[in-house]
Amino acid sequence: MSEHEDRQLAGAFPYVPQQKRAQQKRNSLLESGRELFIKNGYEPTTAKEIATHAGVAIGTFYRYFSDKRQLLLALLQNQLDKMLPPEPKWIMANPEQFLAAILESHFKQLEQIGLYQVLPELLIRDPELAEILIQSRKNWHARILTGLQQAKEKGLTWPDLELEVVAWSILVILENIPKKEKESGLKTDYVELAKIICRMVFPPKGMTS
Amino acid sequence: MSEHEDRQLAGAFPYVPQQKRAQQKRNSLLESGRELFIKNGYEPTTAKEIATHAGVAIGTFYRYFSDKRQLLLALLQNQLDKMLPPEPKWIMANPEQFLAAILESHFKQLEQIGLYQVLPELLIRDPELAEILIQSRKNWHARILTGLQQAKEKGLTWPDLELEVVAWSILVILENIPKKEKESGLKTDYVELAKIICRMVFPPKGMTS
Amino acid sequence: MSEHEDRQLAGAFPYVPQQKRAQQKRNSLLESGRELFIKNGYEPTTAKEIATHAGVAIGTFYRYFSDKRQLLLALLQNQLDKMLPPEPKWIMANPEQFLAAILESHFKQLEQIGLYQVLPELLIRDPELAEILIQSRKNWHARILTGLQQAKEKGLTWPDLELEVVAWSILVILENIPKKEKESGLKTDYVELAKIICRMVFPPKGMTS
Amino acid sequence: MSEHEDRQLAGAFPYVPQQKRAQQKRNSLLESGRELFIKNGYEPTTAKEIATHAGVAIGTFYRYFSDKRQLLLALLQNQLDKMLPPEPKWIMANPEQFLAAILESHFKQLEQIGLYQVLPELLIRDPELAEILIQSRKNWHARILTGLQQAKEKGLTWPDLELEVVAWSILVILENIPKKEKESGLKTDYVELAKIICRMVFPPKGMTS
DNA sequence: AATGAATGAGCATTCATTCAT
DNA sequence: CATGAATGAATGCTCATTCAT
Repeated sequence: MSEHEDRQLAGAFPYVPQQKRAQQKRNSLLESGRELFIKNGYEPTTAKEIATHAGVAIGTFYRYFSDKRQLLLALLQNQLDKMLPPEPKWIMANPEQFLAAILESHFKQLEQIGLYQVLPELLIRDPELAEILIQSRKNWHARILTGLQQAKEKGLTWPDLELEVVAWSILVILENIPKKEKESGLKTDYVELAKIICRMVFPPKGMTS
Repeated sequence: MSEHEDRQLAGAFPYVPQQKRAQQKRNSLLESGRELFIKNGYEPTTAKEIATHAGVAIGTFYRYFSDKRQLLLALLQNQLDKMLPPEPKWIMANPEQFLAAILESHFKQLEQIGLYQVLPELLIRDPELAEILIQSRKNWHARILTGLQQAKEKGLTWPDLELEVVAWSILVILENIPKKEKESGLKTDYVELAKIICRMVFPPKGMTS
Repeated sequence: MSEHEDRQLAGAFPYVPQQKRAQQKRNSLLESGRELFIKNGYEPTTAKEIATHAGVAIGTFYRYFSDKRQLLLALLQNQLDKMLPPEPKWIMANPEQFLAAILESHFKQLEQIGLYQVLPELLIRDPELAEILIQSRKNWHARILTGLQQAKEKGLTWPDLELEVVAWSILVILENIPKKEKESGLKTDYVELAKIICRMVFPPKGMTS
Repeated sequence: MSEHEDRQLAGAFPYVPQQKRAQQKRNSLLESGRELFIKNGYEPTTAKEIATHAGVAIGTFYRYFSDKRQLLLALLQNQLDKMLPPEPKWIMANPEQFLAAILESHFKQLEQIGLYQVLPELLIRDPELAEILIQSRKNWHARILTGLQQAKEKGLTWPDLELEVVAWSILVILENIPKKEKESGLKTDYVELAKIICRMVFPPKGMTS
C-alpha cells in the first residue's frame, strides 16, 4: 500500500526506485543521457548508447525510463527547478553591477544551458516539451519584467520604455551568451555587457527624464 | 545569366538538370524539403516524405540530391546568398528609422530564418555545415560592426562603446525576432526595437559626449 | 516483309539492327559489356554503366538488349562461335609440339576466357546459360577425346589409358592457364606443359607397350 | 580448449556470443549462409534470406555479423583451417595408392569446396578475400611441390621434371574434381586419376632414367 | 532486479525498366 | 531512333523495445 503509493505519478516514470543502489543507476543514466545529448544531440543518441555509457544493460534503461524522451523530460525537470533566476533588483544604487552579477550567475548554469542547444529540434515535434520550456522562459521573462516595472514606477528608466520589448531583448542576450562563448572561444565581459543593457533601460545620469 | 552561376558551390550535386520540367521537379523537392524541415525538423524528416510531398518518387529524390543533407545544403546555399544584410548606415540624420527598416527587411526573410530553427542539432554533428553557417553569421556581424565603427569614428556613439559586444547583441536580437513572433504571436514593433538598440549605441541628443 | 524478317529470332534480341550506325552502337554496347564484366564482374556491373561506357543513353541499351543477361548471352554466342578448338591430331610425328601449339592458340583466346571468370556465379542461377557453356565445354572435351581415341587405336598411347579421365584432365589444365598467368604474373611454358601432358598419354619412346 | 582460439582472425566480428543458445544461433546463421551461398551464389543471397533460413530475425543477423561478406569470411576461416592438405609423401613403395588416398580425402572436403564455387566473382571485387584464398591455394601448392622435390632428389622422378608446372597441374586437377562430379554426375575413379598423375611425375618402372 | 538476445518496423539507397519528349 | 527523367520494388542496415533467463 505504501510502498507503491506514488510510483506511477502521472504515468510518466516507469519506476522511481527507493533503494540506494537503484537510485544510483537511475542517476547514472540521467547523467549519461545529459552528456551524450549535449555532445551528440538528441536524435543521434540511442538508448543503447546511454545505457552502455552508464554501465548498465539496455533492459535497465527501460526499467527506469519509458524511453529516451522521458529521460530528457526528467533531466529538464531536474534542471529547470534549479534554474529560477534571481529576483532582479534594478532599484539599487548600482544596477549595472547587479546585472553583471546576474549575467555571470547565469553563465554558471552553462551546463544546464547545454541542454538548451539540444532542444530546438524537439520543440517542433513535441508540444508538451515545448510547453515546459516556454514556461521556464516565461518565468525568466516575468522576473525581468517585474524588475523593470518597479524601476519604471520609481521613475528610474526611460519614460517611454517599452518594457516587454526590453525584457525580451535582455532575455535573448542572456540566453545566447553560452553559444557565443563556444563559438568565439572568448570569455564574456559581463561588466561591459551590463553597461550596454543598462543603457537600454536607464537614461544617463546627467539627463533629466 | 547569373541564375546558374554558383550552383555547384557545395559540390556534390548528383545532377542539376537543364530541362524545364526537370528543373521544376528539383525545385519542387527543394521547396518540399524546406517546408518539412521547418515544420518537423531535419532529423525526423525522411527523404521519402520529401519526395512524396513533392509528388515524385523516391528515386527522383536521389536523382537530384545525394541525400537529405545535401538538399539542405542546396537550400542554404540558395538562401544565404540572398541574405546578405544591407550595409547599415548609422551615420545618417535618423539612424533609428534606418535601423527599423533594416530590422523589418530582415524579418521579411523570415522564411529563410525558418531554416535556422532547424540547424542547431545539425551544428553539433556536421562541422562542414556549421562552418557555412558560422561564416554567414560572421558576415552579418562584420556588417554591423563596420557601421558601428564608422559611427564611432564620427564621434556619434558612446565614447566607451565596446563595439564587438554591441554588434553581437544586435545580431542576437535580430536573429531571435522570428522565434519571438512565433511564440508570442505578436508582431514586432520595429520602431520601438530600433529605439532601444539605438540607446545602446548613441548617447541621447541632449548629451555631450 | 524482308526488313523485319528474322528480327525476333528465339524472342531473344529485342532488335538486331540492320543499319550501319545502329550496328555500331550495338557492338559498342557489347564491347563495353565485355570489358566491364571482366573488370568488375557480372552482378556489380549495371546496365547504366554499360550504356555510359558505350557512350549511349540507357534507353538505347534496352533497345538492343532485353537486359544485362541477354547482352551476356549475345557476347558468349559471339565468342563461343569463334572458339571451336582445332582438331587435335595426336597421330603425328611430334605430338608434343602440336600440343604446345594448341595450348598457345588457346591462350591467344585469353580475352574470351576473361568472360569465363565471370560465369561461375551465374551458372548456379541460370540453367540456360549453364547449358550453353557446358555444351561448349563438351565440344572441347569431345575433340580432345576423339584425338585420344584415334591415337589409342593406333596403339600409340598407354594401353590402359582411361580416355575420359585424361581428356578431362587436359581440359582442366587448358582452362586454368589464364587464371594461373594472372595470379603468378608468369608466362606459361607451353612446351614444358605439353611434355607433361604427353607423358600422361604416351609411353616413353624407349618402352614397348 | 582450442575451439575459440583464433576466432577473431579476420577481425570485425561485431559479437561472438559466449552463451550456448546464442552460439547456436550464430552457428545456425553460418550454416544457412553456407547453404545458400552454395545453392544460389553469393551476390544473389541476401542477409534477410540467410536470417529467415536460419529461423531468426534480420536484426539477429546483424548482431552476429557486420554484413554478408563478413559471414563469408568467418565461414572461410572455419573451413580453410580444416583444409590443410596432408603431407604428400611421394617417396614410398606405392605412390599411386597414396595419391589416390589424398585425392579421395580431398574430395571428402567437398563441402568446403562448395564455397569455392562461390568465390570467383568475389575475387574480382574483394582483394582482401582474394588474398586469403590465394594464400590457401599457395599452401596446397607448396605441399605438393615439397613432395615432388623430395622425390626428385631421390632420383625417382623424370630427371627433367619441371616441378612448378607439374605441381600446378596436379592442384588444378584436384580443385576441379568436385565441379566435374557435379556436372557429370559420375563418381571419380581416384585410382585411375592417381595413375595418370603419377605418369606425369615418375617414369615407368621398366625405364632407366 | 538486471541482463542482453531477439525482434521487426522503418529509413536510406540503388538500379532495372518504362515511356514521354 | 535516341534520350534520359521518372518510377518503385528490393536491399542493406539501425535501433527502439520486449522478454526469457
